[in-house]
Amino acid sequence: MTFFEELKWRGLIKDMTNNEDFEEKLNKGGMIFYWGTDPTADSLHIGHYSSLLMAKRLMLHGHKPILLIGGSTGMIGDPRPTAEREIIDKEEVFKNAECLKKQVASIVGEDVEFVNNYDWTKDVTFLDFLRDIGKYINVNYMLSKDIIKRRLDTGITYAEFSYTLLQAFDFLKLFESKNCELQIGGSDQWGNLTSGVELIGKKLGKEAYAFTMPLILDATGNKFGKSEGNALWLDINKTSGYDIYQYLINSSDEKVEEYLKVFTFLSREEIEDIMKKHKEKPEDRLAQKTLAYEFVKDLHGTEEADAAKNKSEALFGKMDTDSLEIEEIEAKVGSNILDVLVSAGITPSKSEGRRLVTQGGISVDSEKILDPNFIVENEVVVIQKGKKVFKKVKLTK
RNA sequence: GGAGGGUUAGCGAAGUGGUCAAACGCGGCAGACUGUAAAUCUGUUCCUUCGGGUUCCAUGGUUCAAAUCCAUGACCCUCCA
Repeated sequence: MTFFEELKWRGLIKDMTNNEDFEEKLNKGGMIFYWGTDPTADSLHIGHYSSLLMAKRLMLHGHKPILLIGGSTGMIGDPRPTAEREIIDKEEVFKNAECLKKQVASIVGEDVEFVNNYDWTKDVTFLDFLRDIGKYINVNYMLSKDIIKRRLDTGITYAEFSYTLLQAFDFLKLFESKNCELQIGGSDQWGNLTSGVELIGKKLGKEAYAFTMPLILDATGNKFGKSEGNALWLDINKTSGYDIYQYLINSSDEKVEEYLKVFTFLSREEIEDIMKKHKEKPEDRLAQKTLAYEFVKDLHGTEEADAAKNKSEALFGKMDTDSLEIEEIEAKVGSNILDVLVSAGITPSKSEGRRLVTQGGISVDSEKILDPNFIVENEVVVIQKGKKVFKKVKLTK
């Protein structure tokens, strides 16, 4: 199986430019490629992870990565299908950019070259931009992009409309200055990638390459990686290894094979073997367990993966709560259960706590609590919400 | 520049003076069933000291009573020029 065939098999290529020698060059290695991300938050979330992994895969195959941080594009905002984006502060953009840089380096390795498109766009005048870039791209071409088309009846500002030009400009710059021939991105970026290829073709008469990865969805068709309505972050201080492990171990049978292919470096033989065993005895959840472990291992290291696995097995297997870290909370010994729930961050309000208690969703030290007036007497208690959320808390004396 | 339409809970969307803490769908959470899966069924989904309190773009006003009427402003859409 060639490298290209492997990527296909993993389902990692959605759209690609139609170059004759692309497959060959990809297999050969040695291309300089880039992918970009706009610093709209101070951490990447799990949705970005498949791009990071793709970069890693390409690196392992001998291609050279550049990560572009969208200092300027981040200030404009990539058009979303539904509505205009909020504009972000300049300072915030720069602060986020620094965080992302560190994070990517820690995940993909130190061999990544970082560039910020702010560096080459900040001094370009509007007039120059129109002459040097605007002259090469036809508005009809831009209007035919899916993302723009969809926004035409709900409205799109000139700024967001121009976003794709900025990104095309980036590709052109990197192509010229760093001989970067390939851009990768999520499938929602397809329009922006092709703008760059178009611009390079028209302005320089040269051929550039691009491909996108499919958007990963969960079983219900939503964007992959939202847990309890919150994004799962790649920053361990924002989302623990255990939380990611739990999210993945809950993957549905129909999705788990896809996730193994996309999110792990296990070989085709290994994955096929796991799936075979899994299908024989699905209730063992071998595929989910492997996925969760591999994912956390690649992201945070073996130690963290082991810890997450042990914690998960302890809680769901033997109901052994020793592995839980104790969290000190403000509520005092002798407080009402509702205050403890809010204080421990298990429920956002007492009303919600009351509802949960009355519905039988809360246990304290493995005993179901049904009375919202329940008083917590012990100093250290394990509180369980539903089946999957556990917290061991220490109350104030 | 002219004419018209819109802004309602996380999202979509009803509601056009009191019966509105606001229908319905999605999403979320919990319960049952299970394999920590999916599907299905049930409950729930602003806060609360359970008396009540604070909401329907913003600010004023009319009224015993406003998401609903009026004024001004902000933002958005459609058509015409």
